[in-house]
Order: sequence, then structure tokens, then C-alpha cells
Amino acid sequence: MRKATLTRILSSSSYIIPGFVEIPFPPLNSHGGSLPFPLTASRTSSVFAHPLSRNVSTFLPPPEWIEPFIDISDLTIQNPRNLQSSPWIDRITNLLQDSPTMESDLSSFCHRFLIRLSPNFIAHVLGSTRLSKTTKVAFQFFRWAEKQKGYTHKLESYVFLIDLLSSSAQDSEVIRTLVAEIRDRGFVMTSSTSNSLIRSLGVMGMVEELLWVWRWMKENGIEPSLYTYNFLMDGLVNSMFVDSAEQVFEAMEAGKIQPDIVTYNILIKGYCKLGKTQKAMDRFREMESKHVHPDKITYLTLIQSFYSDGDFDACLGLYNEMEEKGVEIPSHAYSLVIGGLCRDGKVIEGYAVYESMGRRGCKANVAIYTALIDSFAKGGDVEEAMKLFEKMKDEGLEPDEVTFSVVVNGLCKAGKMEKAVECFKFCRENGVPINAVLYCSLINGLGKGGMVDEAERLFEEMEEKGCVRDSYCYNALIDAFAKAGRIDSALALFKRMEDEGCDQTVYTYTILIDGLFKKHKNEEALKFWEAMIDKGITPTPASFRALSMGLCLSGKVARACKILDDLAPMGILPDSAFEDMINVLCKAGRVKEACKLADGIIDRGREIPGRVRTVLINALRKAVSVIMHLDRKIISVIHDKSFWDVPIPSSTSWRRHVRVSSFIHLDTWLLSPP
DNA sequence: CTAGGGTTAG
Repeated sequence: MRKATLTRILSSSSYIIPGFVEIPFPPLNSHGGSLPFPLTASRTSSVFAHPLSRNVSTFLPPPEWIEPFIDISDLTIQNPRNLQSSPWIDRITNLLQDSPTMESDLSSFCHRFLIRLSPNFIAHVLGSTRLSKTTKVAFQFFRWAEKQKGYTHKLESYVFLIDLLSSSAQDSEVIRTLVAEIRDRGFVMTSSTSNSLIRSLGVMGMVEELLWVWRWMKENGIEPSLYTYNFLMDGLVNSMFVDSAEQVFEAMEAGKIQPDIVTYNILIKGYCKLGKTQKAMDRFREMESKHVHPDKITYLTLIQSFYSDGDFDACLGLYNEMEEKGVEIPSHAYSLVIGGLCRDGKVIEGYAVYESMGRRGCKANVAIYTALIDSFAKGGDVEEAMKLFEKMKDEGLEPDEVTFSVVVNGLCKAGKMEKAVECFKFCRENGVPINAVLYCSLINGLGKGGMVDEAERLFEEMEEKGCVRDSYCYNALIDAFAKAGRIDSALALFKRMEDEGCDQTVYTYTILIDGLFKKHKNEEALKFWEAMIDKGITPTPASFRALSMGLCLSGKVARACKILDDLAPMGILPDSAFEDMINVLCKAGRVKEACKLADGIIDRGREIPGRVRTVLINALRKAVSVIMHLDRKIISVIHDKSFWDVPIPSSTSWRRHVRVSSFIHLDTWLLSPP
């Protein structure tokens, strides 16, 4: 019956007095019937016993401390500790808003109803989830509460507030102050408060405070539980104190509480964060012997780490292990494994994993489909790529701008320009955001397909549409111009790039160097090379190739060699540089120069790779007449068994173990005897 | 009650 009355009062509109905060002092009616008193007999009588008027304030009792719960056990005998939530909780909570008057609202409310909020009450409100979104309000409330006469916070209030502040990534200074206050007050530690504090401080990465709480626990005779250890470990790991975490781990192993799967996962995460994936693997392998079985989190943490390292084989290995052991495979693990295989060009394997994913009832997402489409297209199978594109749409997945970009790129590479343009138009008409990458894919395709004007139009459209053009876009159009022989347009765009503040890259230079050589502007090409080096741009194998091929074909083999020799000490010279030159010389029928180059490489004490020998041999065979004019040194090199006596790659038309010496033997009569 | 995580494109 009392309970029913309580409910009625809580829900009745008369209970809520609109605008009461504006009333400087509550003109309470004398019988007090509408007051929100907690419905206990003692409370009711105590308030009714006093006149509620200001001018008799000297007779007022001290404001009553409000507790969060009302003991109504007197009403329910069978259940002796029946606690009912106080109706004041809702009323106070309603006042807690992000407003400048919040604190004065609270004060006048309490003044009006002659109440003080007890330490338990404050702790209860701070601990209730309703404040979790407004940490600022919680903090103000906390500070307001301690202004009440005779009030002192309970430890729980600190702990709840710190929990709120840490879970919303607040300024650590505030928390530091609160921890200092806890320290000064000399509270008695309990196991639940210490756990919560250690978690909060761990999230914030406040290691000093974390360790203080740890010591404080020990002083209070609280033995850390497994949870406490794990919280501490995670706190240390999250703030990159992996070494300390490792020490805690070892202390655990030596003590009463053994590390569990969570402890292992935290430590493994720590090693991975440091990039020490191998060390993480060592721990992982050691788990089984300690009878702790890796779970999906252990595996995913490791797979993620190997993925970041680019070690996709290791990702696959761990994935296979998960399958064998029947560990649940999270969809993110599939994403990483399939993504890795696709990036390695192993699209068939990637597709197989995708299929087994489907068999396990796990649905692929846009990223997985995009990775597969891209990999199929790059592997030359646009048909299969487009099939997957249709399939993902059938499954109700919305291709995003990345998917479209991959599709456009694939269609371009396959020479299906019409379809690529169609796809691009679809994006434009259907609200798919067209970013620089998508533009660039099509500009590239149009350029490679000889539709330079269309490429140029698209490039200009980017500016109209306010899409910022990065170096990729410039490079695409510069390449289109250069390949079409419009070297002046290319150079003009290079200039414009500079004017518009877009940095030229090694690709920009490579395109131009190649284009200039093709136009026989050898000196200008060299100038670009030097400008690039001066700018501190690191050459790539492709840029070497463009330069050395240009120089070789314009008859400046020696100069090319010199440039390459100069760069060799910098350690950036690719092994393929001379190889490329030999290739290009052979292709141009300049076998003698190619052989000379080979001699030079031997003279430098370096080895000629098998495939280069093959190229040389084939060129020699095609040009027996050249052999006749070879000088003695080249002949001796050719006759040198250590140079030639190596199996020739099976990719040639020759059988695997055919040796040049035998070929040379056939033609010995052509040569003057050594 | 703790612990992992976001992938795809030029």
C-alpha cells in the first residue's frame, strides 16, 4: 500500500513543481502534503515537527542527510533487507544538466527541501549509468557535493568519477588531482575500488598513479586477484611499458596466481605493439605447454600484427591453424587473410578462403569483395572480377568509391574503356563520391588508350568540381602526353604542377626522362635526372631503367655506366640496373656493347644472373657475325666455365642444362682460336 | 566485470 502511494507520488504532476528554481525561497505550504518526502514514518514526523518558515529558521533542524535507499523492511517481514530506491534520486538526477546554473539549482533545491545529499547518495548517483555521457556534469556535481556542510566524499565517489572521466578520455590532469586527493585522505582500500582504479588509470596510461594504487593495495593487505593483474598488465601495455608488463607476467608465473588466456593475450598484444611479432609468436608457442589455449583473440592479434608486417604467409598459417583447431574465426581475420593473399597476387588462394568463409556462414564485406575484385583484375581476369562485382551487389552490398575505383581501373587495364567510362558515369549519376583516385584511374586508362583529349578534359573537370589534384593525377596526364609524343604539353604540365604547389615525385621525373629520350632530347632528359637527384628524390629501378635505356640507345653506354657507378656507393642501385641495360642493348642488336657491359660487371666482381646470360646467348646466336668481331677478352669470358657453367632457366627455348660452352663449341670454327 | 580490430584503390 505504501509502495503504491510512492509510485503515485512519483508519477503525479503535482510532485514536479515547474520553475521551482526561480523561487528564491520555497514558500512551502504549511501542511506539507505535496512535499516529496521519503515515505518513512520517522522522516515524516521529523519534518512535520518543525515550522518551515524562514523567520523561524533558528528553530530549523539541520538539513537531513538523504540516503540513496530507503529501508522498507518493516513493511515486508519475509524479506528483512528490502531496499527501495529513494525518490530523491530522480529529482536530483533531473537537475544534473550541462547548464551554468546547475550548481545553484542544486543548492536552492536542497535548501528548499531542507536536505543534504549523503556521501552514499552522491556515490550512488555518480555510479549510475545516466551520467556516463556527461562527464563534465558529473565532475561539477562531485565538486558541488563537497561544499555541503559536514560532507566528505566516500572513496567510491572518487572511483566512480575517475571511471567516468577515464572512459571518456578526459584530461589526465583532473584524474591526477583526484588520485592525489584519495592519497591524502587515507582511505581504506577495497578489492573492487582498487580494481576499478587500476583499470581507469590503465586506460589513461597513468603509470605512476597505477603503481601507487598497486602499492597502496599491498599496504592495505589486499591481494591482487587475477583481474587486478590483468588490469595492471593492460594498463602497462597500453602505455607502452611492455617491459614492465613482462616483469609483472613473470612475477605472476613465480607466484600463486597463474597467467590465464587474458594475461597472455595482453602480453602478446604488447609485443605486437612494439613490432616484436616474433617474440609474440614465442609466447604464443609457449602457451600450450602451460595449458593455456590460444583463443580467437590470440590468433587475431597475431594475424593483425603479421598483416602489418606484410607477412601474409604467416597470416595464412595462423588462419589454417585456427581452422584445424576449430577456433572460432572472426570476420576480421578473414578480411586480413584474404586481403593479404590478394595483395600477394594469390587471388586463387584468396578466393578459396572467401569460399570457406561462406561455408561457415560468415558473410564477406565490401572490403573483402573489393580486394578480390582488384586482385582478379590485376591478375588479368577481368571476367571473374566483374562476376564478383555482380555477386556482391546481389548480396545486397553497396560498392563504395574504392570498389568502383578498382573496377574502373581493372576495366581500363583490360582495355575495356567503354565499360570503364560507363562505370564512371554511373558513379556520377548515383551519388558515389568521385575522388582523386577514381578520376586518376580513368585518366590513366584514357591516356594509355590513346584518348589523351578525353583524359585532359577529365583532368580539367576535377578543378571545376573542386576535387584536389594530387601528384598521381598530374602524373597520369603527364604520362598520357608523353606517351602520345606531346612532350611540350607534358613539360607545361610539369611546370603547372610546380606553380600549383603539387610536389613532383620520382614517377613524374621518370615519365619525363623517358619521354624526352624518346624525342631524342637527351641532354634535357639528363638535366631532369640531375634535377631529381638534386631535389633529394630517391631514384627507383624504373627511373634507372628510363635513364640507362635512354643513354644506351643514344650510344652513351659509358656515360650510363658512369652514372650507375656513381650511384652504387649510395646503396640504392638496384641489381637489375645493368641487367636492364644489357637487355635493352641486346634488343637493339648491340650485342658487342652488351658483352662489354657484361665484362665490366665481371670485372667488378659481380655475378651475371642466369636470365641475363640467356638474353646474351640468344642475342649472340642471332648475331654470329658479331661474335666474329669480338675481342679476345670477351671470348675468354665466354670460354670461362665459371661464368657460363650454370643451368639456364627453363623459360628459354633451351633445355635446362644446355651450356653455353657447347653452343660456343658449335661455332668455334667461326672464331679465331684463342 | 577483464582482452583483440578494421581491412579495399590510382
